[in-house]
Formats: sequence, structure tokens, C-alpha cells
Amino acid sequence: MPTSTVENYLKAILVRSSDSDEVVAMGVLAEALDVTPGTVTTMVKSMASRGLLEHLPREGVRLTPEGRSHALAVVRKHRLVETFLVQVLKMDWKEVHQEAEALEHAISDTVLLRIDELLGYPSADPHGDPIPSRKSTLLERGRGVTLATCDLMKPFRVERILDQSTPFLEYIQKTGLKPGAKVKVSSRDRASGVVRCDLKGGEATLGLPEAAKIEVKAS
Amino acid sequence: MPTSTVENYLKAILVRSSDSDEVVAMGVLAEALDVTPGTVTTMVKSMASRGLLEHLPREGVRLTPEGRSHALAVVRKHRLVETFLVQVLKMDWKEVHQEAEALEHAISDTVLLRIDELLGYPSADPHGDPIPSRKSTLLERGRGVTLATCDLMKPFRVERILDQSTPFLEYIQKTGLKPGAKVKVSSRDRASGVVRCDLKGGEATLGLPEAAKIEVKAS
DNA sequence: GTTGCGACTTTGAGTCGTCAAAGACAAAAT
DNA sequence: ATTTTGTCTTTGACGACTCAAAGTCGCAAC
Repeated sequence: MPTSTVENYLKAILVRSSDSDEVVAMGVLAEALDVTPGTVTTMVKSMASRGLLEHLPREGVRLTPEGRSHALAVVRKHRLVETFLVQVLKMDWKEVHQEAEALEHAISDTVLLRIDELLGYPSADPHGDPIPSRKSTLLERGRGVTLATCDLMKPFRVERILDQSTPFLEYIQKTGLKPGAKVKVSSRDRASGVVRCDLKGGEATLGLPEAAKIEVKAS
Repeated sequence: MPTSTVENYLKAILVRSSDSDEVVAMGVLAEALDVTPGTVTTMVKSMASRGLLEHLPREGVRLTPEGRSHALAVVRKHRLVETFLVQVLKMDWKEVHQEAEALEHAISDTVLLRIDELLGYPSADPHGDPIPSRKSTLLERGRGVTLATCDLMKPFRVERILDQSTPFLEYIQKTGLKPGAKVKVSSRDRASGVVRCDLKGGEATLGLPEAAKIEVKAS
């Protein structure tokens, strides 16, 4: 029974390593978890000694199968809880990430199952992030087409939002670029870094890095 | 933002002191929280320095208004969560105490409000324990009539179960003595310590201390 | 009154997660 | 080759929570 701190380390590593054998750098973790590098080193060593990950000194960290499966369980909890908060408790999708951050460490498997059942075994959360199944051994990465890479003037549908920060989600909400929305990129200018797109109810303008956080699918 | 340990201390003190000026002994807390007496002394001193309670050395402990209001909020969370787990997630009422024990420290006020709303502002949890309102400043104590004290051969209704331990609740469930059930005490023998009662669907026998954990109301 | 006993407190120590600051290292720049 | 730079590790320390064991207190019984 890992502590919630350990769970957060596991989750941070998992979502930053698509390939199972990709190494996550210590600095990346320090940044993600908002602790000092020294803290990460200490923590990682203790997790390594518990068999949750491999520590390659001065290189980074890689989950073991055990660590990976634990991390997946945490991500699953997080995303199911988010979905639950939005669908059942009618909460604002912009807030639920925060809430789920706390709840994911407190919810038992029993409760999680009930929630999953109640929701009808959803496959994605309100941001479009896939919910790992109970058995899955790897996390699907959103490496698809985004508003920063898709063809111009062709119809797409928003699949997934790759950034959970409240300000970004607020902007998404304002423009209507939520998962499911139909969208067409009308112009994209590398030089100015501006992406303009049309969607039902108006137009939206955003920077290239931001556009890259909106995954779309041909529709 | 007290830690969940502090919240557990607060809760333990609250539910053990009906009168606001009643003192709870250190030993009682050590027992309740399953820690050594020394730990309680240390913890209590630190909570006293934060203004959550008064420590009367070698006597016990008394909540300050601030500590009390915090403790009430925790109890409110606990009981609302229990109710939610039973009514919405259809969980077994025997299990929910455990679950709520963890969840009560992780749920935000926002989520709690939604739950309260969804449930229609219930006034008691599945065990019959009253749910403190958002503003209440004292915890209603179950000092009513119980199967150990009520009149014989008169009709009563089970109001509240004063013990949340799974084995006890299992027995309650088996006999059907759940809150709401109609019951009549057919015999009570001080000497043998046996209480026998009739209810729809059969008879139930229990010891005096156990009978005292079932609060009833004339019906 | 002294004694004994049970309840409470103190002390010394350990774990967990954290930081600041100093040290070590590797890869890039010169 | 040497220096620089940036990343990573080590070290010493601290706060929160805990225990075991030794010490202290108050009171009831003798």
C-alpha cells in the first residue's frame, strides 16, 4: 500500500513515458511534482528499493511492471473519478481535475467498481483522455493529429484536450473547443505562430503550442 | 488545513463529548485512535497550541469552538459520504463506514455540497446517525431510549445504530434490526443479560450491552 | 500518612517526505 | 585538454507522527 506521495510519483512517471522502456529524467519529475531535485533522488531510490522502478543514476527512471501496473491503476482512478464528478455530480469539467487529484488516493477498488458500473464503463474522461481498463498494461498516448498538425479546411472533431490546467480549460470552454466539437482549421501561420479555426458558433484563435494540445480526428 | 490525523483526533473527541464542556480522557483517545498514550499527549499538546482544543494535564481534553466546528465538518462529511455510498452507489451499509473513513479527508466542500444536494439534504445517515447541518455547533447525541431501556411489549421503531463495527452491523442485518424496522421487546433479563425481541420476520436475541447500541422510538 | 496502582507525561528514537546547500559528474564549448 | 554549464546526488536538517520505556502524579486503600 504505497502512500499517496508514491502514487503521485508513479503517475508522473507513467504519463511521461509512452514507451515502456523510455527513461524519465529526474529534473522532469522534480518539475512535475514541484519538489527539489534532491527530493526526487531520495524518493526514487526508496521506490527503486521497493521494486516499483529502476533508477539509472544520472539518467533517469523507468517503471518496473509492478510500478507500471500500480501507476495505471492510479490513472484509471483519476479519470474515472473525473468522469463521475462531471456526469453524476454535474460538476464543472474545469474543476474536476483538482478534485480527482485528492480523491484518487482515497477511493477503494470497491467504490471504483461501482462508479465504473454506474457510468457504464466509459472509455474516456471529460477531457477525452482514455481510461485504462482494469487489466491494461500500457497507457494510450495521445500522439495523434492536433490542431497544430492537421490539414487545413478539412472537417475534424475534437478528440482530447492534452492540458488540464484551469486557465486553458476555461479558454477551451469559452471557444467551445470541447471534446466532440466539430472544427476546421482555416489558417495556420508558422511565422506568427497563430492558428485560426472555425467551429459552430464562431471562430477561435490560438497559439501553436496551444493548438498542439488539442487532439482531433477526421470527421 | 489540518492533516487527516488531526481531523481524526478532532472527530474522536467530538463524538465522545456530548456536553461542550465535558472533558475526554487521554486514555479514551488512545484507545479510540489506536495509538499509545504518549502519542496522544504529544499530539494533543500540538493541537492545543494551534487553538483546536484545551489540554487539562492529567485530566483530559476539551474542544475549543474552532476545534468543535472543524470536528463537526468532518463528521458531516463522513455521514454524508456514507449516505451517498449507500443511496447512489448502492453499496452495502455494512462496508461504508470504512470507506467514508478515508473519503472524509479527501472530499472538498464543493463536492460535498453536490452530494448533499443530490441526496436531497438528508438528516441522517444509513445507521441513523444525524448529519450535522452546515452551521450546527453541536452534535446531537443518541441519548434516547434503546432496546436495553425501553418498555416491554410496546411497539418501537429502530432509530439509530450506535456501533459501526462490521460484525455488529452484520448481526443487525441478519436479524433485520435496521433503522426503520418495527420491534417489540418481549423479555429482558438483567441477571442473564439477555434481551429478546420480536420483529417482522422473526425474533432476535442479544446481550444487554448490544441492546444498548440500538436506539428506538415509540411507534 | 504511607503505599500501590493506574493514568498520564516525558524522553529518546525512528520513519516519511521534504528542503537548502554543497559536491560530483558528463557533455558541450572553448 | 581544459573549462563551463547544467543536471544529478549527497548531506544535514526539520516537521509531522509514531513507539517503547522510564518517570511522575493523584487517589483510593490500607
